[in-house]
Amino acid sequence: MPKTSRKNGRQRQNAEIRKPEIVKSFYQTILERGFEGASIAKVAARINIHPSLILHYFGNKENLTLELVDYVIEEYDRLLRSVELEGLSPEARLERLLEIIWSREYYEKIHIAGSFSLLAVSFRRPRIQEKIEGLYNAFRRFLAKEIQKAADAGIIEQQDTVRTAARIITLIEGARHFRHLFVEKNECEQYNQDMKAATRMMMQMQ
Amino acid sequence: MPKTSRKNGRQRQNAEIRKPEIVKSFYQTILERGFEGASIAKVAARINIHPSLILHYFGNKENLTLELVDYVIEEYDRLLRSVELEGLSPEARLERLLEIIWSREYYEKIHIAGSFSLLAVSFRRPRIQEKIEGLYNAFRRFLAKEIQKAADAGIIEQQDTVRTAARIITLIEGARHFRHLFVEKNECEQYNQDMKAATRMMMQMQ
DNA sequence: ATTAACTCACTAACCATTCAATTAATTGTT
DNA sequence: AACAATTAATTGAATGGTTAGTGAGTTAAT
Repeated sequence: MPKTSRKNGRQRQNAEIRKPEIVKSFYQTILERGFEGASIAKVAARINIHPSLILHYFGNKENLTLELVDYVIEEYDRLLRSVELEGLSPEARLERLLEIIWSREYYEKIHIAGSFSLLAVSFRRPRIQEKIEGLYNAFRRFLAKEIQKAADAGIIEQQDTVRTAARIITLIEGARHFRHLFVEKNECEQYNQDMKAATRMMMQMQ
Repeated sequence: MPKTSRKNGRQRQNAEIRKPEIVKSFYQTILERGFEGASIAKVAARINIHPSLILHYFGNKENLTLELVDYVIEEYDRLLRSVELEGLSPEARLERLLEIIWSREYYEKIHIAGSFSLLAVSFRRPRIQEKIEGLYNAFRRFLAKEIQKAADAGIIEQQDTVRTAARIITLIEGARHFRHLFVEKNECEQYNQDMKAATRMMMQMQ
């Protein structure tokens, strides 16, 4: 007989562990069934807890949704911060940035279906839209900073870095769309190279 | 007293009128409440009919969804066919194409939130994904044909037109995403001009 | 009289949310 | 080290509303 008698064989967790677990389950459920198809009951069943536990922690579904948006944004933020560019020459630094942005690993990180669901929701919920806008702004600032560095080093021409960053993000977001619908596995490397070349060209524009 | 006594003040329609009306109501309801949030009851209420009438015509919700996808695709197709380029010089023809693609009217035609919803759904439904792929393929062929015409006329270099078309569609789709989240109304014209310039540049690549 | 459009009443499953009960871990006291 | 008190995690049962779908009945047009 075990020291702790439990009903379902799972340990009792504290909020610090359980809350993120619920948020991640919500995300996974959205991937599988869509946003409005992700009910509290399904999110709970996925991690073998009682639906009431979710409401105990989050109060209602709206709060759970807002915490999910935060989670997705943090994941993306972590991804941006993990880009290691320090200590490289300006040329190598720019090259490395392009390599990362157009790598398979990068675009797979934030799953596209989940993004679509959240974007579709954001049209109806100003608070969510604001959060997503903040995410894109951070990305734009990050890119603009790198472009400025390359321009200062004379690798590319001086330009309106914010506008250039906006163009590049447009391409990146478009690629997330398009690649999944369109690009066969054997064409993927070719497509990524095309995108990289297009990005380079955009940096020379103005 | 009216000749036709009716309960709800609406005339009796035939299937030819009623079915598209239902599909359009479904689309509008998705815009407002998301895909899984668009129930048969809400779609019916929106046009003041009984929910059973929808099931009478479509049998079940899956069929209604498939007919919606067809409707969206037809709308997009109509949009492409409405592009009037005949009788123009090769230079003017290319210029006009760019103008249309990056016009406000064009990108507003197929509402983005509905597209997101459908794309998110397509990840979970192969039949819908196939239909959307068909739509993009038609667009790609259309663009490739125009690029070939311009190359034949010597306006742009000879190139792999299908790859170029893919790059341009990537940019267009990315712009649909990005513009809505990002571009303030006063920046919109500037952004569109940037996009047009980027498209032109992509046509010169190889 | 026939056909098609349309409504009504119903079902069983699912929805978010409520509040009270239970169970396990932690803390304080001896 | 033992025990009680407190706190937090978790479940259970019930709420009223919504869901897709069925099948039978009604109404209007031809």
